[in-house]
Amino acid sequence: MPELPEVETVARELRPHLIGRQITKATVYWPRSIACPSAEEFSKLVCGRRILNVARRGKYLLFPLADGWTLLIHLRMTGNLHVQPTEHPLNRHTRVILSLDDGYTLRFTDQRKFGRLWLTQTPEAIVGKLGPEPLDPSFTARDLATRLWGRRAPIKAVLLDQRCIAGLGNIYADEVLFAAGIDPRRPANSLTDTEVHRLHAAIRTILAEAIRAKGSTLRDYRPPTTGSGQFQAHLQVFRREGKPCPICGTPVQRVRLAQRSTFFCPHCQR
DNA sequence: ACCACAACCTGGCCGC
DNA sequence: TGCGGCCAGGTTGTGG
Repeated sequence: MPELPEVETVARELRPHLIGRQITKATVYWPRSIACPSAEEFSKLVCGRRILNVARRGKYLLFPLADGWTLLIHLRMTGNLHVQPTEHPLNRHTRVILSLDDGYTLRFTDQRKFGRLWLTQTPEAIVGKLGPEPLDPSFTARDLATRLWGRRAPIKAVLLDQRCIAGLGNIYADEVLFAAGIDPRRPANSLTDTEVHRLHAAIRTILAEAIRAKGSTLRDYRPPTTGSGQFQAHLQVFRREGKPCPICGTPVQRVRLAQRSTFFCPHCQR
């Protein structure tokens, strides 16, 4: 599922269930879901520690634990997290279960097994490479301009680069470029000042609206608990090839860019 | 610094 | 019904 709005939604929904809980047991069904340390070390180290907070940075979830440890989770394409009672039946794609001290469990499911968990004392080593949080007030249009400067790659490819800005993925990159009226194939360094300002505004507006709608729900695979997002109803171009542009009626076009399907209006996006 | 491509995985869908 | 090919909201590593 997850780009910034979806990960933010997961964090918000998990927070009240997890803050203050102690982890009593870890069960790893797919050891490679644990990126670091080994699955055995992970289980040993995570047990007995209390969850102090639930936070998000880019598309990462951060769970600061007692004693300076942090649990980090990246959902990648199909990862999901649910809080369920201990006796709740196992989902077929369950990869890791953390038992809590209140009779509930935090379950990580992941059909495609791309998602990863880390247990670390230095989370900055992982999330420190990320670009700025687009919704942070300190992220300005000037900041964006600096980051685009000197980059000749297509603007869409640069928006997907997490070191440039953290949190945009394929859906929201397309939607943001549509809202800003910018052709996704344009070299990033060819954007005018006005366009960078429009892009900056679009990034913030679209992400904020998507969070308000609790993100987008696109594929049918989506276990319950996490209330389904509603932003898919607001998508203007993403996966709408051939359908009329909501502004001018021109059929939405699809191209391959940075190895990803890219949707845009050839008339409104110049 | 950039691009293309493969790899990591599972499963749905489409056409034959 | 079966099979091959293509697609999927992400990231990393390789080689050119």
